[in-house]
Amino acid sequence: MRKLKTERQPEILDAALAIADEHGLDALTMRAVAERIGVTPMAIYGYFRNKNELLDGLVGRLLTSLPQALPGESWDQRLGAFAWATRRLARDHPGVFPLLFARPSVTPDAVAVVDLIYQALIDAGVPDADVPRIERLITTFVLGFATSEANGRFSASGDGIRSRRARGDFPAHQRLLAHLDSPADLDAEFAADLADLVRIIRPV
Amino acid sequence: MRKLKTERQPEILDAALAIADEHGLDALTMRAVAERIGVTPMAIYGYFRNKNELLDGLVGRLLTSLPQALPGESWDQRLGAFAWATRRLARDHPGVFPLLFARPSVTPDAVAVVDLIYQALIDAGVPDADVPRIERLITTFVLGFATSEANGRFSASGDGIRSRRARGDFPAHQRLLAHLDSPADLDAEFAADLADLVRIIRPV
DNA sequence: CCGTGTCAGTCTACGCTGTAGAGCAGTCTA
DNA sequence: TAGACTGCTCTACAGCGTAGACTGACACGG
Repeated sequence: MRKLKTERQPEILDAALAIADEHGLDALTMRAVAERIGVTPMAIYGYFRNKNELLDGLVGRLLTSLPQALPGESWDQRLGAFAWATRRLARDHPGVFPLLFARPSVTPDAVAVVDLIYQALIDAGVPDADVPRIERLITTFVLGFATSEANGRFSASGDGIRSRRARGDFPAHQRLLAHLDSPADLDAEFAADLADLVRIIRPV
Repeated sequence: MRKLKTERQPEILDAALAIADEHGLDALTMRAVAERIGVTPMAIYGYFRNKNELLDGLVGRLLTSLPQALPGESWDQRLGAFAWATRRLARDHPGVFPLLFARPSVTPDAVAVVDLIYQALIDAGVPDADVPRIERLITTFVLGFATSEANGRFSASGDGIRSRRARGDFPAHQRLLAHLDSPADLDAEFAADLADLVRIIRPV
């Protein structure tokens, strides 16, 4: 089988995504996917060359579910829409989302997303030569924030420290004790971060 | 064996890190680590409860190798030192580095790094209430940038597009063609990004 | 009507993984 | 000298991704 079949690819990806959402990335095995769609494991290899390519397909699927640009919107509205949609994606699929960081994809879907951001930056008046860098800066932050949230990097960290006896060694923590509860309102934090980033863009 | 032995832990982590650096994260198996230090695989379980905890130990090891603050430096020097050291870490250990995103750690080492950044932000005049958020913003970006680099998310993406016939569908790419070579000088880009971020901090 | 080709899916098996559980030689202490 | 403890080994198992051979259903040309 040189060429791959495509008809049931979406069905397979649906099953894979559901498994990862329900039981975590570790539970995403070829056998589990196969069982879910009612075939034997080897049947999947007619649609994806191996598990890695199935995972690639999965990130492609995530990317397509990002919104297209609506023509009437201003550049900062479009940028915001991308950012919030990305973050929602991470919350909906915390198991799979971190793969976006690991598997750079150059599928048309991925390029379309980048193009959307390029256009927003151009409309914002960013000089052409700076646009690709600023795009990388923004997507890196947005992806990083969403991934951190999905992986619990934010929620777990602050809590322990105040109870820890060793906090004498950490003077800045000591001083900031009042502000150290793990951030209850990540929505507000994300919004504030985006506002700060937009301030980078505006006057460039 | 309830309590874990500690004496050979560093030796084991050294071996694990070397394997990951030389042959990638996939090659980092208990058997490979064991063989490298000349024991059987099960001997490792006297030092780490399981592979996951060994990986946790590995990220702890990365964190300790970050530089401590030098007293004489200004806040932006300290911030820059952290950022560049983090990025160097990712370049030196591209296989392991992404684990920093996946495994939030609250070891004293991790807290020490955060404390260093807190202190720099305080010295920069950031209001106490904003310090934790800005710290998360900065580390998220720095970690994200370094991870992207380690995973090749930056280098692979730009190249194909100009040769792709479909670029008509991507007007912004079309317009930016001249600036779309995959960024040759990531050093300069990282420096520019840091400068932009510092501009967020300064007037807050 | 009969071969024959194509194709989707199955079956079996292999090497590799993490790790549980039992055992074993050497050293320290009573 | 007996016994406990310690650091390690040995064996074994279930589960993983996947190669290779196979099967049964359908379509089609003679």
